[in-house]
Amino acid sequence: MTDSHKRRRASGRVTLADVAHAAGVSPITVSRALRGERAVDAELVARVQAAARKLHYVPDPAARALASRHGSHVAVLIPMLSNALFVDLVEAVQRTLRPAGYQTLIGVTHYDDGEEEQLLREQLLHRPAGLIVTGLDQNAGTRALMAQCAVPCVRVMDVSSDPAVFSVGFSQANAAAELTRHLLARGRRRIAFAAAQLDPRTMKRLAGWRRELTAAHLYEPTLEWLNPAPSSLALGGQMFEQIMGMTPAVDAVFFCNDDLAQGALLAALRLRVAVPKRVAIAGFNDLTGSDQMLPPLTTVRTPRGDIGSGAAQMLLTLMRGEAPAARCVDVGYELVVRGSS
Amino acid sequence: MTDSHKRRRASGRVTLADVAHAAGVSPITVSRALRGERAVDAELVARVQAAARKLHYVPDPAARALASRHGSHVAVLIPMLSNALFVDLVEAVQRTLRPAGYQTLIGVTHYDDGEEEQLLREQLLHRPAGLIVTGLDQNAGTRALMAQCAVPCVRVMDVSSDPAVFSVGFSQANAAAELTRHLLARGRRRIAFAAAQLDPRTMKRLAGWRRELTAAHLYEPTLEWLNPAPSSLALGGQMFEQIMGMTPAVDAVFFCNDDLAQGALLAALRLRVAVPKRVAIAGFNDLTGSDQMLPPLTTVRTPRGDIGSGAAQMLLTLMRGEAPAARCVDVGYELVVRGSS
DNA sequence: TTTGCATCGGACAGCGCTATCCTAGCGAAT
DNA sequence: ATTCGCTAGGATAGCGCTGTCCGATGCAAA
Repeated sequence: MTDSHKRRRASGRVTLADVAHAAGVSPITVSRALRGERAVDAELVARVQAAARKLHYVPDPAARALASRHGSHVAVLIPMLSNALFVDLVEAVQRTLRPAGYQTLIGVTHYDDGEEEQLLREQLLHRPAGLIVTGLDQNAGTRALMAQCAVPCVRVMDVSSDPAVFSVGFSQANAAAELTRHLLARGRRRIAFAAAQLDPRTMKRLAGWRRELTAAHLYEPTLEWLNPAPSSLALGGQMFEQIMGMTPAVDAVFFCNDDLAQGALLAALRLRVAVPKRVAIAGFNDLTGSDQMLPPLTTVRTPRGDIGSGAAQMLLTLMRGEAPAARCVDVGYELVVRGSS
Repeated sequence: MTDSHKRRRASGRVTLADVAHAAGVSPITVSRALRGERAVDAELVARVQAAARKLHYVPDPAARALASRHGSHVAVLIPMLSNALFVDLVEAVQRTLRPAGYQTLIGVTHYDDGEEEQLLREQLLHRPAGLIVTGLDQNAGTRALMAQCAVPCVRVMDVSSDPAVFSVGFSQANAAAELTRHLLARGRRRIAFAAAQLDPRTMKRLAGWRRELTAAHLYEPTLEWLNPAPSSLALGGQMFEQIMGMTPAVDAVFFCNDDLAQGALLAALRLRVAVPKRVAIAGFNDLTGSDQMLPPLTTVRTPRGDIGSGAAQMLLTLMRGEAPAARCVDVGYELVVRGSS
């Protein structure tokens, strides 16, 4: 029994050295052949790969991370897992990254700048191979960390014109503006904007709505309903009730997220407010169930699956050390008109 | 400038050796002092900790993993991230594990035995310090992996009497039985059971319902509506419509998950079926929005937050090499009676 | 006093891999 | 023929930490 075989039996793990022994080459050649690093003779590569397959060799991520000074995982920072939006995003990222041999580590910031910074700091200790971060508006500390660490980073859910950042998303403001124009086209004149959470993307939607109403000379500060509490069905119902008590009455409410809008639709049923006759209701994101509401909810479908896989793809390119085709990918959005408007 | 200082500047990282130098002890003593491993003189510990804090020393997870042969992360296997149930679970796990210095790696099995096994195999390569796995019913390969790997493992969402497994959860069958008894107590006699996905926990709920109906001599195979498709609001609506077409008519439907039940309530509104007058509707899990429905949904509140933190706590104990207070923690459940029944 | 034994710090040798430098071999340019 | 450059494999030296053995010390038991 050879030395390498003894080692293998002892540790219960097939190492590079075992494969090297089997293929009759040096360990470093195995490493290079398996990673496709540098030029290795095609015949040798084949021999090494055959040996690796036969021995069921799998590289040890920890050793690799220690030697190469970066791990084989990607850290994804999202605000909240309880928002279905981000679940879809993460799922798509994972589906793209896993076949490429990368683990996905999810960090939840709870919409908190400070927690985001802390989380990023912790993640960077683990030397991730790449980073996917939600949004463009991080605090100074977070931005500094991202700049220093030299880890490829893709921002998602928004598009940036900054040539220094990679982004995959769509224009939150334009999407909100398009929905607002739809409501205007339906003859609505007093269109309220109701938002919760008030994260940067919500504020951009607010800006889009404001832009259109101002252009139509219909803007009025009292039409803005901003609530910093977390978004939920129950809150949507409450806000709807408040808004309907307003004089003069609004004839449409644009909720910044579908869960609020769904809550509003349920509240409208409870309060016997006719939708869309008396008031139109619109949401944002086209979450699960919006098409099942009574009436079905008009909303903007945001392609977070495409965003997730697009960002992962771009990150894979960056992690290979190549330049992506574009620094900023706009995946667009789709106005979905249903019964509620 | 000392050698260690030069090293520090060069690598951009504070190492154990730097701290050892600063504290005037050997690296191994620093390692032991910081981990609380073996006995180290209290005065030395204090000196080491002070030095570590001053230099902002943070251990390198990769090096630690390589040397100790297990990582500082815990793998969590769940069936689906788009089910809010598991999001709550994962959040709670993360909240407990992060302060203890453990990363949480989420693996999504998509309710697929084979994918679960594959995922576990991949995760074990990364030598996790612990494992949290959903459910008790894994395939043979998965069970073999868990047995071989010698990594502490806690099962969640169900309780096991097997002395060889650690579990935190509640009795799915008993919970379903209690809800069924509630419907019986309300005078319902033809209580249908409607389920999707048909995962093991759903089948246990089915068993609980069946037990109660059989005991009341009201069981009938035609009352079972089992659909292997993924659970969703839309599917709940469809199933409700089908069930209502049945003769003789049912007077209650117990949906195995709240999303189905919510879809059914919306369908009932559409179809103008009076709930609970004509038919009672009940769900399971008390998901977001169930209290907002029209009428609000009767359901069983399942304490997945407690399950997550309980499992994480138990796992922390196991990872310390200690024995937990109990091998099986039953966190119970709570019948929530609302307007729909 | 001697022996035994527990306590606590340190030296040493890796964990499994990769970055870096080195060398042999070859063809092309001088 | 000599020099240069280029290719492709290997030797070497760690990456930063911890398991394992060893030895020094102190205190109780013989």
